[in-house]
Amino acid sequence: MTASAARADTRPSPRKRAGNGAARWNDADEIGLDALVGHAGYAVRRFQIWIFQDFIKTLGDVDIRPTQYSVLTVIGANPGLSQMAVAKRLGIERARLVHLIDSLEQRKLVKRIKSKQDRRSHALHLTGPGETALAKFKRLAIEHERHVEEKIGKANRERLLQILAGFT
Amino acid sequence: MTASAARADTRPSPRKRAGNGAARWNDADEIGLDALVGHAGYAVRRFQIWIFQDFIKTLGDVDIRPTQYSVLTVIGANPGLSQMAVAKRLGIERARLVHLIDSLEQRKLVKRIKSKQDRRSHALHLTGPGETALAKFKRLAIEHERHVEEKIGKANRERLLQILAGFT
DNA sequence: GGACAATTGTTGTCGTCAACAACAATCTTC
DNA sequence: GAAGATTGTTGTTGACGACAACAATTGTCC
Repeated sequence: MTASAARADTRPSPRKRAGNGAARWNDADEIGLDALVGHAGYAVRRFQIWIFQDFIKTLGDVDIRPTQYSVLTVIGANPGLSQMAVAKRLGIERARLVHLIDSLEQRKLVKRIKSKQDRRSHALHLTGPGETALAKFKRLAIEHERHVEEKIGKANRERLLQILAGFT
Repeated sequence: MTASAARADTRPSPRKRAGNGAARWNDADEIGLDALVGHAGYAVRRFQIWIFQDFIKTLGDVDIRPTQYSVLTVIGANPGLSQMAVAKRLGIERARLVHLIDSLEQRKLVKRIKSKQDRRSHALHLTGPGETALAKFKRLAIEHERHVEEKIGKANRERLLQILAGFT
């Protein structure tokens, strides 16, 4: 009859309210998720939101967001990369990367150097201040990673990284 | 060699390029991520993008996105909920939920019923077609979940759900 | 050597999504 | 009954992914 019966999924009927229009149980905790538990995507989405919010908060004083951090670390580890190469490596659209680099360049953390080999492309480098700033960002990022450990446990975090290693 | 190794920050110098402007190694695979591996947030973000894209593709014929699916399942399992309750349960802003319900209501999958108890709120219910449609969506969602299994392995998926159970 | 295709950076648009702020209608509380 | 909180709604902002188009440049093919 109900949709839940169709799939024979979770639990014995969603305990219908007597009056049909009634919405008396506003206790947000007792609301069943039905088929939603057991969906990896839902859990991953919620976790990703939590982890990004913690990252943004932990790096709030230096005003660096996760995507900016990823761009800086890649450039820091591989100086001279083109925008195209960075975009491909991080799975970012090159159109989007333009604005990201613009922002980081305005903050004097990154500089574009016109390549001699290929005059279409720009070689990306950290500035002097950019390198010292990145070092600080990394310390804060490690602090953030400790928060993750506290949230899901050290062993679980290790296992998680292992499971998802193929996506990096 | 584990992620903990990332703790030893910037240090061993990122093998600087000789010519400064040079961007010769456009081979996107050989670009190191440095501190990025070992960051749970990065792996989770990439995985979440992959999993959502597969969900959207798998449920492409019925034109249902992950957020819509989550709203439908919660309403289906808990008929009569208010928008506020659904928003709280799913971690969606109530402002955003308005448009989601608008869309689902236009598609005749959900209906708002003015509550007698609290005339501010609307009790949310699936329509008849909505229930049969949701049953189909769930079958497709299970197919999507099989794709996840094929991607990371059955055991890993189970472990993942277990690790992130606290976020549902 | 020259026409044609591909690549790089850039600009622009569109749609999704989270985060706020403000508002009218309605409930709750004192 | 007045003051404050809650619910649904509208609107704005900004980050983000997906596309499309374009100029400049490079690569390819005949």
